[in-house]
Amino acid sequence: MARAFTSSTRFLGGFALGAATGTVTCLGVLRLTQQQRRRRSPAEPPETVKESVLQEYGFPLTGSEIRYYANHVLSYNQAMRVPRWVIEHISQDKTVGNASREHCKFKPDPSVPPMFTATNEDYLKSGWSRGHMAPAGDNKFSDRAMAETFYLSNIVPQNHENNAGFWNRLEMYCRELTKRFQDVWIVSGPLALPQIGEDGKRSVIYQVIGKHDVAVPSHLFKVILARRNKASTEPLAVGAFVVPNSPISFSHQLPEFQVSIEDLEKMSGLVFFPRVNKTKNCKNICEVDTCKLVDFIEFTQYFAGRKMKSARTLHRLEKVMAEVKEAGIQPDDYLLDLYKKKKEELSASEKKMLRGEAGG
DNA sequence: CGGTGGATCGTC
DNA sequence: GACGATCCACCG
Repeated sequence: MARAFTSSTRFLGGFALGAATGTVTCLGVLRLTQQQRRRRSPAEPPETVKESVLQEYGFPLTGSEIRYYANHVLSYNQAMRVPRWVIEHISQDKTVGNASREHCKFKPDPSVPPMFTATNEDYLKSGWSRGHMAPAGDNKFSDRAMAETFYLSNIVPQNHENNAGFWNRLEMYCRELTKRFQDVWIVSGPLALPQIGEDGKRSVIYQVIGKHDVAVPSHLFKVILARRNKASTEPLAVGAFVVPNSPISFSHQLPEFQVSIEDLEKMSGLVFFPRVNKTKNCKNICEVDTCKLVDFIEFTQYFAGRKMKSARTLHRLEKVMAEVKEAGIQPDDYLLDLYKKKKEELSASEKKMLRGEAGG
């Protein structure tokens, strides 16, 4: 017990010296304690732990190895049936193209062992939606890349209003960054953070859903790293954000959810972009860029436009327009023009239908 | 963009 | 009659 305590305090001490040298320090400590043990108990066999009988039948497997997909990479948490982290790289060309969600389906990741995978049934009628970590919309350039984001290894149980609202707007901001930065790297993932109970004690408690006990995160994180261009000597722009897994209204601004990378690393147990010197070669993304999400008017108008484009009936078209006005928003010229053109188109096709001709 | 759920139809 | 896949309508 005493030795274990010594060892662990030495480890923590070494870790505190800095993440960049953590691995080296850790190995140094290990070597030291083994030498100490040999000196103290010469009767013990001289093999290292690794060479000993302990490893004869193998060490436990975690399944947390790195998994590669067309445009994202992740580490999976077999106990929680959600990813630990998902990393992606986006650029302007990746966010445009014809790949569509329409023919995509959520499904278990074929590379995850069935006993550790989540299924659609776990999410259905659970009260939680299936939230992408690497978003589908970042992969318009490739059917395969988009389809792979629908593997449940890239999905966490997410509050639906959060997913469609604030988180969606955060993803849109990330795509918007590719207009001003050539390369953007994004790490996303779930967090189960301690909460203060009625007795004042801090505990990590999380709901599990479905027969596979998929863990519902209390928060989600996103780390953004943006590079102006490959040749630039400008510091990299970085930002880390922790967002509660619950509805977040338009009155909240993105910087309210910013945390230091170091704090997020402590919360998550992850070290982000380990090959970047975050203290020297980086600037806060909210100082270099806007960190401004689209507001209510932009958001409502943008999606009303998309709905109008996909409207199949006059009734639907009118309803979309009515919703915009009901929200107190004056439709801009683009939306009015879209409405007018769509109305003509649908009027014509509905008249045809009445005459018994084929629609179209 | 981000999602959900119901109706329908073929299959075993 | 239970199921899975597909299409369609809908919501924020």
